[in-house]
Amino acid sequence: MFLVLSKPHSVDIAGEVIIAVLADTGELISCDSVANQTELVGLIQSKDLSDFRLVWDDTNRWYPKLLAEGIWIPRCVDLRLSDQILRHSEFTRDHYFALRGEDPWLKFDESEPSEGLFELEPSDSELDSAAEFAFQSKVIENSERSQQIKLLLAAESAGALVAAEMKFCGLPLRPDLHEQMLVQALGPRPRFGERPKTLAKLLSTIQTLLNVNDLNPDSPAELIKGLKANGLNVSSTRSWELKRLDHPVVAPLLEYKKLSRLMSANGWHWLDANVADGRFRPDYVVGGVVTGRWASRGGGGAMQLPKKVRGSVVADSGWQLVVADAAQLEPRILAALSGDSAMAKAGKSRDMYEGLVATGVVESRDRAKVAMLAAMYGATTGDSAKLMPLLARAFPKAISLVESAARTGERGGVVTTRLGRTSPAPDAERIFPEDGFSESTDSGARSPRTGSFARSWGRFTRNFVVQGTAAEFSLCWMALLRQKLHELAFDSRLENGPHLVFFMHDELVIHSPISVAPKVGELAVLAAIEAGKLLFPCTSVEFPLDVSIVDRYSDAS
DNA sequence: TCGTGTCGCGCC
DNA sequence: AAAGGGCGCGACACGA
Repeated sequence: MFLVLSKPHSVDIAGEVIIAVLADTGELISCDSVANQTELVGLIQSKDLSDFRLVWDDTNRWYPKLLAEGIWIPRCVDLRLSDQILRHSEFTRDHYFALRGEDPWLKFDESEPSEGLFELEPSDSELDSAAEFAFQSKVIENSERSQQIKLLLAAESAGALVAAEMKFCGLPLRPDLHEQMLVQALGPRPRFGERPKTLAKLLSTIQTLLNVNDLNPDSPAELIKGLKANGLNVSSTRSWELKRLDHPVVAPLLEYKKLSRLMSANGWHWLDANVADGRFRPDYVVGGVVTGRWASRGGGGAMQLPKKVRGSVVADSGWQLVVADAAQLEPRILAALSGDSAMAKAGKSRDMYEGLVATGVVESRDRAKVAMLAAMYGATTGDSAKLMPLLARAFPKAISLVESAARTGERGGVVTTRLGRTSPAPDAERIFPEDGFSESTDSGARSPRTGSFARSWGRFTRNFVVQGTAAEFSLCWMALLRQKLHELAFDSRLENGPHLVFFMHDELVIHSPISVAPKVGELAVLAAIEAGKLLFPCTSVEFPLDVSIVDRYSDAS
């Protein structure tokens, strides 16, 4: 048994019913009774079931096959992703372990079933989805924060659908344009094992300037040695450190490193391996980062598609790319999370950093940005750290939220996002090392001295609440936009209407027929507003988008 | 020759 | 402009 159909119900946060987001217990339709794929297609596509939520063990195992059949799933519960959240969340983990018997996930096999869509004989690795769904529902019902958890699981599961759909549709990428860019930057494609012309030239310049014949700049150790032999004292070969040197070799060296990076990360090999039929199809890993952000696997790093490569990302003829970016998402999340009205007010400005300047806390946009990053990441040195007292005075609630998250982490505690994703517990022995860092005092309390591991863990928990809640916002945003796009192109197959093709933390790209592209942009804005209301029903913080409608990704502002 | 660890860099 | 958080990856370095 692997499929269960269950009615959706509404979630009620702060007295406001927003949208139907997660299945309640109720009528379950077992798909065991469905004999074959055709029958399932009929079942899912029939009008009555379009409002239902599909419950399955693992979206990755089933959805790609359904998509290939032209089937779109309105919503689902991904039991695997839900389990990961429930067993760690502060809101649910006590009930989870109290109610959980034998762990059914220990023997669960994530690999895609080989034979068709159905296997008449469930194997040992199959999960009893109905039983697991019942278990999870019970854990959720027992939670005092069931509304948040339900929303989180719905959003995470919707993310799984989006990820599968984005891989299925692929990001349009023109290999001819990409090669053209490579040739322009590096020279013609070299034979295997050889350096392209531009790199070879730069290499010999570098070797001449440093007076070393066989220096390989790709080796940090060799490079440091070569620089030191020329009286250039560096402790690393990071480009920002090299920039500080006053020597003719710096310019060609930095150029070499830049191009060498382009070649190895997004060169011809990357193109061959990751782009087929004019589409880049990375694997997204939903919940792949502890904070709840997505990660990517293989595919040459989908979550870091360099600016330079975006010139090759071009909409199909008759289509456009709608690029939507949540402006200053993390500072806005912090403002909403902490209920800091002064910071919310600064966020009334379309550009929140300019808004901070307008309040008079800092004198320039750059300073505002650096100060916010310092607050969210935990800067301890440099100019950015000096801005902290200014911020703390202007935005006491926001700053005390991140400071308290940091202190919790330093003490070895865990922190939790808005919807309930909880940070992992640190290794207690590293927080409280036995070699004298923090000996017990007479009262038995820990010494106030904090070791470097504890401080760095504090920076992690400080960032966790903001980054993790921002990730929740993005999941809700995508989930809502996905529904709106479906309504816009109700009858067509996913790939024939406007569809999501790329996601990067706070930015979404939709491949859209030209005729509806402006409408898609509006829907993206609307979805972001609704996502803000879902997470923070009572906040005055706004979540505006920068939307560009372009042919080429690199033309987006 | 393999796996593992570190560096450096790209993205947010 | 600063070097604070999160990732994945390729290349190199090193030990088995």
